[in-house]
Amino acid sequence: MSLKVYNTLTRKKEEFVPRDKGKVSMYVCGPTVYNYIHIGNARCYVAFDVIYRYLKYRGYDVVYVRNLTDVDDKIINRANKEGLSTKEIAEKYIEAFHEDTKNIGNESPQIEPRATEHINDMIKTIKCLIENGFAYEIDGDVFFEVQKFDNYGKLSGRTLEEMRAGERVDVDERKRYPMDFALWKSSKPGEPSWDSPWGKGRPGWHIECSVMSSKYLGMGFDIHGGGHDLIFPHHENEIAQAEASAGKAPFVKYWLHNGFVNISDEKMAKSLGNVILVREILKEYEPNVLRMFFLSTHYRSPISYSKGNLDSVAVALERIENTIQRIDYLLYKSEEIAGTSASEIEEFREIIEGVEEKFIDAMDDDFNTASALGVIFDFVKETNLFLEESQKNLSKKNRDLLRPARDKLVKLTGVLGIKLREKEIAGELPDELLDLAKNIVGQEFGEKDAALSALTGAREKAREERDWVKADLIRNKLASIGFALKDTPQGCQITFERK
RNA sequence: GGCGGCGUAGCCAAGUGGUAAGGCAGAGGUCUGCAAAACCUCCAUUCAGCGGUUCAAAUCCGCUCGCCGCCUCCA
Repeated sequence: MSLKVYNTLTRKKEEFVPRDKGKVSMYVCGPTVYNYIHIGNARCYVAFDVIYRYLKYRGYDVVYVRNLTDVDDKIINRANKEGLSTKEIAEKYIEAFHEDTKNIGNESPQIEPRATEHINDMIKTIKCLIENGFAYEIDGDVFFEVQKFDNYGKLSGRTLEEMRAGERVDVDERKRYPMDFALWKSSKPGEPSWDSPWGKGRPGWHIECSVMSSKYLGMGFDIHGGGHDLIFPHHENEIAQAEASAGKAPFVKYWLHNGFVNISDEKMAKSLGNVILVREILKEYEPNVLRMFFLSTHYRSPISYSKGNLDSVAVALERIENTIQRIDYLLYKSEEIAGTSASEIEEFREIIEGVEEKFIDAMDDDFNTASALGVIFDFVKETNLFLEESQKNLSKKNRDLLRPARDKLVKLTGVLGIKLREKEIAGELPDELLDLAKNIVGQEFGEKDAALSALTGAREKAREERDWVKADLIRNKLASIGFALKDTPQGCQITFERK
């Protein structure tokens, strides 16, 4: 059993063998910070967050690098529009980016290099490319000469002739070949610029990623990821720059690309103006819902955004949380009685022991989170069946299995970055409990726990006496301060959510 | 025009040679003073269509239809 990943470079699933045994180096193309991120961006960051988490779970020591593009035409435009400096724009949207990615439950990469802090490294690489005959300067601009690089097109699977066939843009007449791309751009007055051997200017977009990734991870690092649209020209150009300047290959072992988020069967893109911002979605849905929505489809396939799809995911997520909650409640509340038959105990024990292997099988197959979620839901179903049985016959043996079943669920969802809500009573209870208990039970309580017990006790008593008015009053009052009471065969189940 | 991908139930979706995972919705049931849940069971003889290869095809091959992406900044 081994991890297989789909490599865009070879168009095949390959066994994952890292450069250094036990260690993984990965680089993901981060945002150009000129706006808030949308859920298309978020899908990419969630996909690679899960890959990062899973690699760690599989025992690898992972170094995760994700860049911040903080110099670019779009940032300059935005700065003019908002009346801020480019630096201020970058800072503003870097902060927003960090907020958003944290809010959707992503871990931070270990290293987040910024383009503007690596200008000298880029200049050095560009100089090297000129010396090696892969680049040329014209009037303060430097271009990469694609015809000099034999393998140009190997990632996107097309030849130079094929690329030219569909030319849709006006080509800079000064370039030796239409596909040549900018390594260094001379700056206009008022634009951010740095001194260079070619005069004042700034780096082209592609050079930062090859320079910063190989600086922190070295040549031949393991995983380079990003959105599907970056295959050409961005990643194609990165390969050309890196391999031409280093004089060796490969630049990257495995190229991974995620599919797009579509809206009404059309891709979501800033250029199309149909974007939905992460911060907008999070006003309506909890982060887990967005995350599970992404994970319900394989990361390479396109995914269709709609509220209906998010809603059905939200219900599915509750299914897992309910199971956790039922286990907690049963373990917390119920006395042990009789016992479930030995065969059922044994059967469930085997299910618990086998679930993680199934989960790994799914995830090892190119991070198939959709399949992995299927494994988790199967397990939820089996656990629910065992819970039904345990509610009738809770023995020590049942208890001893419910705890690991719960742990397994939390662990496996955790690998996917889903943090299950703890809805059991926990933390600080509201002060209103004391007043409420005083009014209804007619007694002063020093402890809020005691006040809550008294209230629920009073309600139980009222129910026994068939005093429905009083019982409902207590339930409604408690509901108004955040407690949800559900009557179950085992008694009244209480959950509390702070308002 | 070139290159690549996709089409599985009402919806979302996994499955790339061995006889259709999972979720949502729907139907039935259990529980229940009420309420709100929750849980269980059922739900595709069939994988866009047509042909072919094979003992065996959603999976491989060919053709047809439909949709999408990349070739320009984009995750």
